Amino acid sequence: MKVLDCTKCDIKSSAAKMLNVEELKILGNHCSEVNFKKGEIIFKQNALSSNIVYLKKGLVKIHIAGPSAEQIIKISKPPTYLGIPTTFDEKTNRYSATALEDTVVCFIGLDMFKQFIKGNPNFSYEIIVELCKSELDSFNNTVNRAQKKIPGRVADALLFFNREIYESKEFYIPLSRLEFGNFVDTSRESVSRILTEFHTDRIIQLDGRKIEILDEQRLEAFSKRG
DNA sequence: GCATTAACCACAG
DNA sequence: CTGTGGTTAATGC
Repeated sequence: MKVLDCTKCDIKSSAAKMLNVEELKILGNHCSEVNFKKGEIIFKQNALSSNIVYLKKGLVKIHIAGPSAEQIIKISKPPTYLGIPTTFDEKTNRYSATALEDTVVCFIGLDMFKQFIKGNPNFSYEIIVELCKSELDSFNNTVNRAQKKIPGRVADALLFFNREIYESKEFYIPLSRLEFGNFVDTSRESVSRILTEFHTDRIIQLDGRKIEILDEQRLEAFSKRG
């Protein structure tokens, strides 16, 4: 296995920035970098999990196979950890992660990661900050998913891609209509309908998966109104 | 009762 | 895989 030099990594997590050179060398010795092509599974629900997974480049969906359908919990962009809640105290993964674009990931040895948590308060602090943000997002998502109607949820998703992921009014949805439905808790048909509605109302320009947001205010209105 | 919302089904690109 | 149309069930006014 190629030994990684984490001291030279310029895509460090905010936690890894708190490590000194010695610690970064240790990290490199317990870490392997892996490339995934679009569509490849990075780790799978119910499989044994023995690594912390750090997303370095690309885009990933976190999803769970529910009783009746697949549900996309969230879409993560780098830099972020993917497998903390599923790895720390659980033997198996409680969710899957799949690459939506060509993606680069670091698998980090769990034992060593725990040592950093216990030994370096600044490192731990940054990890906690990330976990807190993630939990807050999750709380908000729970409320939004339960209380907003479909147009509001679709608007939310479009604004999410616009602001959080691509930082551009123009982007390609990295999901099929079915996946989009799984992401906003609805059927692929409803997603299609709402998107074409937004298109005919000139709120967005729509061409397959290509989106251009024309009227952010009205999208925002749908999002707020629910 | 009537309108709205959204799911499910079927069929055509 | 995607878009559309018909049908149906639940909910609100």
